[in-house]
Amino acid sequence: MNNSRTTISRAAQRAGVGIETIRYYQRRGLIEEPVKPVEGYRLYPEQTIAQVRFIKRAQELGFSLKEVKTLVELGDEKCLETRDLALLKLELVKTKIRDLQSIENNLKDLICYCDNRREDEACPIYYSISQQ
Amino acid sequence: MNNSRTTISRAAQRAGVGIETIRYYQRRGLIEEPVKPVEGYRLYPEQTIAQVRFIKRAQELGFSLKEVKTLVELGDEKCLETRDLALLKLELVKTKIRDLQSIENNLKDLICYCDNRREDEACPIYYSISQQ
DNA sequence: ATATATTCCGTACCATAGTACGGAGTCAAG
DNA sequence: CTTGACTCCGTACTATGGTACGGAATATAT
Repeated sequence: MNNSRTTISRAAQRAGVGIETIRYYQRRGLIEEPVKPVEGYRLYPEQTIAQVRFIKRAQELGFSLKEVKTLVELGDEKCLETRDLALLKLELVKTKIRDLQSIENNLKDLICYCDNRREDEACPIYYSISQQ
Repeated sequence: MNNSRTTISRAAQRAGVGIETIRYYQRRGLIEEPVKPVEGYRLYPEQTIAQVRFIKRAQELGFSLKEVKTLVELGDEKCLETRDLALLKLELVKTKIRDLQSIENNLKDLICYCDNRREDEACPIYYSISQQ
């Protein structure tokens, strides 16, 4: 197959995702599906690759695909709304960090109890989770 | 209905979950389903309520239901294995915290760019996600 | 005895982010 | 002109942790 024609597999490859992921993004309305020639395969423009990469980077910032869609729709001109979305996400991320830190401390304590347990004692972790 | 007989709705209520959750845990093999009398409803022992609470507390520590099942199976005697599981979870939690902290910093930066943008500029967040 | 409430049970559905499958069409190379 | 690779398309399935539905069998209240 000709390397110059960007069919779905080449687009996926260049964007660093699977073919099915591209099709999935199309179904979710995140990227547009190129028109299918009456005979032949769909050809993907450079833009599609950029769009998929946009989605992946937004995901890395913690945005869900639904949120990414909003981000895409807001574009580069609705800056205040975009900022609001980022701020909301930041607050959620902060909350999640605090929750995880609390979990971290609890786990550390439990492990510590295990390390200090006497040979004949029952498991302090199991015991702790059982209580209250 | 008699308050002394612990049918599923009372068990759920006392454990602080929905009826369907109890049934779901039974299906997943996390708790046992009491025998059904030929005529009448199943009655739940005190143990069931304790077991459901155990599950909920383990979930709060970040364990999935699958892991909770292992935890239950290990019981209070396989302390080393239980400790290993907690340690593994601790490491995952730590990693997740670091990932989220990185996301937090990125979001903070992006929001900051927005705050310093000139009226006529395009949205720095959109721009940043588009790049690279 | 009848009306209302619960239970039982299997199955379907929710969100999330994909992944897999199978048959038909199409393309490129030998 | 056939073979193998790729695309197209709808649908089904994965994991996670539940939630909802509907009809039949009970139980309780009046």
